[in-house]
Amino acid sequence: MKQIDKVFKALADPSRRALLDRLHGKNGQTLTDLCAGLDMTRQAVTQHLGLLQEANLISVQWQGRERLHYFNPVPIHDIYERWIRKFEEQRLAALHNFKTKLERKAR
Amino acid sequence: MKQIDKVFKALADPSRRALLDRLHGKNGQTLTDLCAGLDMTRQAVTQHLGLLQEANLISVQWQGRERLHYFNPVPIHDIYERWIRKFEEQRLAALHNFKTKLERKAR
DNA sequence: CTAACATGCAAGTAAAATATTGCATAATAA
DNA sequence: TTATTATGCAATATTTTACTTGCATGTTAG
Repeated sequence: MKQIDKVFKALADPSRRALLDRLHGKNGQTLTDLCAGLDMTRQAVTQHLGLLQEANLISVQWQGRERLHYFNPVPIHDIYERWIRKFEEQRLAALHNFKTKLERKAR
Repeated sequence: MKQIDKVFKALADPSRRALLDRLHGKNGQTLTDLCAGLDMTRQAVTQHLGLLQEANLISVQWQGRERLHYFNPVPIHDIYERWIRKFEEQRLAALHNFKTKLERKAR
């Protein structure tokens, strides 16, 4: 699977986005930390984290018996640059057009 | 399902992103237009378009027996504003930090 | 040393997403 | 008017995703 596809797939699930949000709030959390408060088993969380890692959205580091998770913003930047941005530009162009028309009418 | 979830889900599939790309290239295409060249049945495409419409990423207008499809950039802008942007900001901050360190070293 | 803790691995199940098949209907071109 | 075209609807098959259960292993605290 293409890298960009992995990222979009990884972001498709609300639980996974929530995990990224949590890491964004506090980086370097353990698996147990990340499980806290979530309504699913540790194994389910592990699998979500596995997908995030596959998509390179997080990286992992062992410390004794604990596994620390770190957020990586690069893939999100990539999908923005390579896919989202062009649509934003169209949108901004449309908005600009709209404003220009309003201004013309105002005269 | 929350609107933002629908958008992320809709974007998760490469075929659907391809459909959006095609509409971005040329707006107002019919179902038959959009099917051309894709390796799936018309009905599969219809279902993809249905999901895109659910997510408000496209709107549809009938003209005689043809159904015309129009791209709507707003939901993409929304997920950017409401979810992606904060990660971009972190990334930019990190980049800025890195540059500052480099500059200090250079002295 | 031993108990509690943090985690892994693998098989199985449930649910959702994706795609197909078959038939129906309305619009248009000939 | 009739054939062709553009589409819809619904049931079903297929594939993928999400989650669970059960057991195993290495680490650390007491």
